[in-house]
Amino acid sequence: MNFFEQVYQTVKRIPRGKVASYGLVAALCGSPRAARQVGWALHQLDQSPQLMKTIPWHRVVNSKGYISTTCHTHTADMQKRMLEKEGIDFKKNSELWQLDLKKCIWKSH
DNA sequence: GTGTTGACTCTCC
DNA sequence: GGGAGAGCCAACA
Repeated sequence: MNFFEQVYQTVKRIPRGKVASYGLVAALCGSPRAARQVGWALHQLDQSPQLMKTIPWHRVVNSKGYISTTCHTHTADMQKRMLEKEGIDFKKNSELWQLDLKKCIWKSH
C-alpha cells in the first residue's frame, strides 16, 4: 500500500461530524511531517470522481481549522457547505471560513 | 538520479 | 501572541 492509499484509508475512517488536520492524517499514515503530501493526495482525488465520492475529503482542514483548498473543482465554499450538512459550525474569520477545531477534531483510537 | 512542487506545520524572533 | 522562514516528504517531469 502506498502513501496515497494510506491517506485515503485514514480519511475514510473520519466519522461524520468530525474533522482531522492534515498533520493528523499524516501522522496516522506513519509520516507525522508529511502533511503536505496529504494535501497533495487529496488534490489527486480531483482526477478520480469515483474516489471523491467514497472519501470524505471535506473533513480534512489545516491545523488552524481553516479550509485551505485551492482547487477549482472543490472550492472552500463547497467544502464548508458539506461540513455544515454534517453539523459542523463555521464562523467567518476575516474573509475565511473557520471551524471550531477543538470541538470537532477527530481523535482516533 | 535530481530538482521542483505543494489543499502543511513547527520554530524561532 | 503573531508573523516570517525553514523544514518536511512523496510524487512528477
